[in-house]
Amino acid sequence: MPNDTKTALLDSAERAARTLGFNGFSYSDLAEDVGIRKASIHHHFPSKAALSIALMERYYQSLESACAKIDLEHDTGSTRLAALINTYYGALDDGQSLCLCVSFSTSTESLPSEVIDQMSRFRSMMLNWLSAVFLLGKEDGTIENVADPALEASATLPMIEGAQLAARTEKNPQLFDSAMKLLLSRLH
Amino acid sequence: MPNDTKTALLDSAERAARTLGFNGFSYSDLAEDVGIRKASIHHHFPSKAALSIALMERYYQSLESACAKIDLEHDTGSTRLAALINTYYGALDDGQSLCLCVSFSTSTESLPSEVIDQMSRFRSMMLNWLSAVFLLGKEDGTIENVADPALEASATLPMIEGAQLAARTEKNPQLFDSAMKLLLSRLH
DNA sequence: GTCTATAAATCGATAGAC
DNA sequence: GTCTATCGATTTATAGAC
Repeated sequence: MPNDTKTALLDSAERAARTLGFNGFSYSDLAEDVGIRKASIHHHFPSKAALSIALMERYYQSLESACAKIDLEHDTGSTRLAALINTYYGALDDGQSLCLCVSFSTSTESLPSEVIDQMSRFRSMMLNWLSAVFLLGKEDGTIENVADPALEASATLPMIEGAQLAARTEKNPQLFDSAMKLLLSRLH
Repeated sequence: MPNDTKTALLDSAERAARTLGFNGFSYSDLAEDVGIRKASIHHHFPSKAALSIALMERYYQSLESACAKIDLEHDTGSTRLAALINTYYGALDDGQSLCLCVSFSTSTESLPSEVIDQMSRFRSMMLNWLSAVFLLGKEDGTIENVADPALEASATLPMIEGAQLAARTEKNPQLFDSAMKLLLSRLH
């Protein structure tokens, strides 16, 4: 690791962004958390816009890896879908945190257009992955009542994201569980 | 009555909050929009926290009325559900705006706890209304495949909210439509 | 009720020493 | 790479005249 400080800044910023939103933390907060002075942050990330791009880039790759890992560890449609839902449940962190994409969605006006594009690509990737999972579940019979896998994906991703947002608002992960119950009841 | 300054401030603040988020507008912006000086706003709303409470209070009543109006104008489960989806589609304003509750969900850290409680009550009201609609649709046969109305409601509200958020992020109302397609295909 | 004027704090960002 | 010091802009909020 040639630059440990940079990684520490990304970690701190991601944690802050996912719990408080992109406008909910400052360079001052990061500095205190990481243990350097705030002016020093500009050496690693010249602007907060540059930091947001780096955060989203890393997050994209992280979720892409997570989906690939799910594919390796599970070989049915239902178990893969359940694993993804579990990933989002974990990201909730007991009702305090959001997926970075959902969190950034709430501050679009403060983000550079490049990040908006990154978020669009992120959601496309997730939709493609979900479509493949629903298709597999339809073919292997582990997901009930799948007519159109792409339509299922288009409905499922916003539901997961919306449920996460609602659960975080009330700091109650139970809200996420209730929202997932109907979908989970279709898995075998 | 529409020339009332307090109402004009609420209108301006609601528009700004739903497009830019609660932290996306300032008293300075409101002042310019309404045509008074920013210090004068404090006479109507002593703090931004007080303004947020008034906004959410008005929004709760507005949606409660909208649901009651839907009940009056439509008498089947499917037409009532379609009318609510249409209401949220309209609130999207071509991909630029959000339901106030979703918008506020994205700035929870900046809001007084009273507003968090108001949002909780708002979502409870919507869940109750949706449950009743799914129950009616199950009984009158206009919504396909309803096993548990409360579970359907718990999944549907976050889906609508999440779809609105995604569509606003990419400024593309088509994303909202795609997310609703599966649910709409169950209506008769 | 609205105004001018200003306080007090915080923000992202820059310059330049070491 | 990190530091001190500071800038300029913006924020919510207050005091007091009219």
